[in-house]
Amino acid sequence: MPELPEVETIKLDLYKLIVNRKIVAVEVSLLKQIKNPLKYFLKNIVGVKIKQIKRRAKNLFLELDNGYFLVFHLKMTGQLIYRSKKGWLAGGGHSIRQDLKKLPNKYSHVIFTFENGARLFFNDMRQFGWVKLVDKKELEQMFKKIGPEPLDKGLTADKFMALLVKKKTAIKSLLMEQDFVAGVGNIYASEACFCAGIAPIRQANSLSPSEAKKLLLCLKKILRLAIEKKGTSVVDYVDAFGERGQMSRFLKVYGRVSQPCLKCGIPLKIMRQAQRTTVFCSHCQK
DNA sequence: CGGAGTGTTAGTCG
DNA sequence: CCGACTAACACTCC
Repeated sequence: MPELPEVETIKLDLYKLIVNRKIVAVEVSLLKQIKNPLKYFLKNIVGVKIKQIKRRAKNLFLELDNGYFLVFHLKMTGQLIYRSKKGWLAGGGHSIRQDLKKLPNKYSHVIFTFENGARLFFNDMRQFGWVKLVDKKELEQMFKKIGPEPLDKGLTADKFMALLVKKKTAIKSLLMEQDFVAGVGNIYASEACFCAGIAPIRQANSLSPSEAKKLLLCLKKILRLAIEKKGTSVVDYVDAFGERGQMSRFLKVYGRVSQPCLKCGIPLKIMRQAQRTTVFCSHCQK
């Protein structure tokens, strides 16, 4: 599930709950989900306080007060769920089946316990996600080749156009490349192309300056809306406050194949691009 | 039951 | 450079 807006939502939800909390215990039940030697991982986390929680692209990371950083990538099905000592929940990630709301469950691979008795569960059904403890240098290294944050004011239409002209790749695939722009995945790349009236297979360098500008504005608008709506819930995702990400109501193409285009009414089409599904309108997107 | 498809991304091959 | 394809994995849907 998580693209930029979903990771941002998790960050905002967790922010007031875990900043200034001290981690007093860590349990790891699936070693491959941590990308460090276990000893090193534990030694530098247990007994340490969380100073900040931040996001870069789809990475969520905790800044610890010993100078290290704990980086999470949720990939397809990762979740970060906070449970207070009294039992209420926060956080989110991939949809939670009713019977898996019990925590820990069979997908709880790493569990952090705080000094106030609350716990943070890193769950991942498909096990593609990971968590890695890094120092500042390694953190910079990890993020060095990631492209600009799409919501950064510094990413202007001129800069976006300058990036586009260097690329012949299909525009929709390009939007999903993390070293081009950060945090955009299949849902929001599809939506941005529809919003801008641009066919997903158009070569990036074939976009006119006005098309590029429109595409960037669309992307920013959609991402901001998605954050406001607390992300997209593809299945019956319920976040842990018992609230649902509302963004799926606002999607115009993703998941709507064969349904009428909301601009012109003809049925939306589907195609495969780079092994990913793209839904689009053959009439409105040129 | 089998096969295709799923929010990601690193990597290979031609 | 670029697109196609695979692999990592568990589960749902048809």
